[in-house]
Amino acid sequence: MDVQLFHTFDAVATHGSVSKAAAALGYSQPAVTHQVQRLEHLLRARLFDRCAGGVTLTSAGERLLPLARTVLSVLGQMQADIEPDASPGKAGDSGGRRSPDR
Amino acid sequence: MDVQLFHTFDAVATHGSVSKAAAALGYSQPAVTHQVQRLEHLLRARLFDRCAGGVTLTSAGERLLPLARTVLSVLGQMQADIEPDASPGKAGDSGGRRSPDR
DNA sequence: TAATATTACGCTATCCGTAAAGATG
DNA sequence: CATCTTTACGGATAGCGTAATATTA
Repeated sequence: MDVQLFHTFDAVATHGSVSKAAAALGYSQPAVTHQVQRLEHLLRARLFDRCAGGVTLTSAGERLLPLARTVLSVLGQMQADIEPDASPGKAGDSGGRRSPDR
Repeated sequence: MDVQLFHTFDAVATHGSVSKAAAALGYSQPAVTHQVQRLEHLLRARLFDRCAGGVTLTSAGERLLPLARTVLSVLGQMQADIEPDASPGKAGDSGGRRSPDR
């Protein structure tokens, strides 16, 4: 289970639309659809009701949302707690090059 | 970033050994080594000190461990909160409109 | 020497993007 | 009819396992 699924789920829930979330995340619409389907399959629960003009959270989706955001929050805290040790001022590697942690 | 990396990190930290963790998780030793390296690269921090007879947590690893376990805990809670809706097998639907199984 | 961790290499599976189809107001 | 979501398909990337190498008590 990739954490990106939670990012995508959060974006879709926030925007109420797959296409808007895709644009915001920099993914194509089908990629977002697949990620949502993948998460739904992993949790064995339908998270959105598909409507023509967008999507709406199901009750399971509404229960999931705060938990997903908690996970994302802890992940951000993780980066903050680790980084001080990661760069102790030594001339280690890249001087400014930062690869996306995905 | 797959959450499996946190499971593996937790197992290696708990067992103090890559091979023990691999056996416990059902992975090969190289797979666990790669997962740890991947996590270290993603966080840009060394998490273990490699010794001949095993591995020991660095200070960064010690700081990461509780956060990783928090993530895993929330993930478990997630399953518990979702499952009641996934297969309720009940009749009295409380207002929720459920589209017919496609 | 024995046990442990790491690196090399090939294969499989997963995932994304483009293109086409279905559904709804 | 216009917009949005979903499915199909092809290519690229990532991850695991087996095998081989290095290091240390």
